[in-house]
Amino acid sequence: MTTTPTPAADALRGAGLRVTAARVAILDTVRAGHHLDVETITGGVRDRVGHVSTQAVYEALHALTAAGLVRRIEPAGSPARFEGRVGDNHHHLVCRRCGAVEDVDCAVGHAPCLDPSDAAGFLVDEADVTYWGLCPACRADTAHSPSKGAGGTAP
Amino acid sequence: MTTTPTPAADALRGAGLRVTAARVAILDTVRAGHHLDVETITGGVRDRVGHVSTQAVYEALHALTAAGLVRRIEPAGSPARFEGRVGDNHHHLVCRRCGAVEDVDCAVGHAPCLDPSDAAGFLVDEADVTYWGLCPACRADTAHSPSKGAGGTAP
DNA sequence: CCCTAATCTTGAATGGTTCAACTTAACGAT
DNA sequence: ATCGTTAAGTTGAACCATTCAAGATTAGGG
Repeated sequence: MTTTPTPAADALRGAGLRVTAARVAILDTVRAGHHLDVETITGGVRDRVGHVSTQAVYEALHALTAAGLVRRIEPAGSPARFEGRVGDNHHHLVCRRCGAVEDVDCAVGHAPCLDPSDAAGFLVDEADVTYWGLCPACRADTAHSPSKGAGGTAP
Repeated sequence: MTTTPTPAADALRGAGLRVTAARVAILDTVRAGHHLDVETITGGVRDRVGHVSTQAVYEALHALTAAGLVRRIEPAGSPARFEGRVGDNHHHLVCRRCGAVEDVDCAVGHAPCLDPSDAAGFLVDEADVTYWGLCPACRADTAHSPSKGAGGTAP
């Protein structure tokens, strides 16, 4: 066996990265999951191959992100999360209560996302849109026990 | 003197918060600056009144944010920043190199910002848009010494 | 088969933010 | 004007995600 033929392996090789068991497992884990954080990814990786150090996971995720094989998102107040869907410029819905993340396609038809009315001289290359709200489960949950409403001015 | 009449003091009182020298200074500092981080705010506060603990600043910023008197933004990979412009839903331009932040008004005319094509059942209450790119200064800088371009595949 | 650079490992350090327990002072009521 | 309640502030330590450092391995082109 010269090299294992796998979608993930091919992707790594194509990006000029070395094909190691750890990195294949990392890419597979990220692609199989949805917006996983580093801890969860590390767990998934260890389920596939044996032990892999946390630092190796961090470093590999950096490399994969730089190579454009995975995308890193970081909703305010959360640890970084990674997803395998790259290339298309999609955005995210984040639940304020449970932190759940879902994908959303570009807001309006084309990419108005990339046209701030006044760029103040900035050379913009990406628009990062995060929609904050409550996921279906938390909506139902909050309806019963409104722990801390965001709209009430009256006592 | 029963209480000091100041825009900041009035705002605090109006929000049901106590008017203390520290909080007035914090609000004044945030309002006078542009997207300051906690460390900078703490410095500004200490220039106005004497010593104020870092924790007091954190707690006050939480309270002010909850009261809607300041807004907290947290571009991926940066510490939190605070701004005094609240109420209008504006967005931000962030420089990838130096971290500079500038305000931008809502992308397209009205608020399409708040209409993900498919909300996946989420109850969305806010759209957070961050435009990433290079500020004017860093654009000029990078043109001369391209430390690490983001677009070059050729060596 | 060999060599070099990329990758992985262990172990420690960093930095922003938060938690805990106690003291101080703002301000509505007396 | 004084008192009591409780928000606000203080000090000091703890947390957690992420990064840094230095040495051991190994993928893969030559």
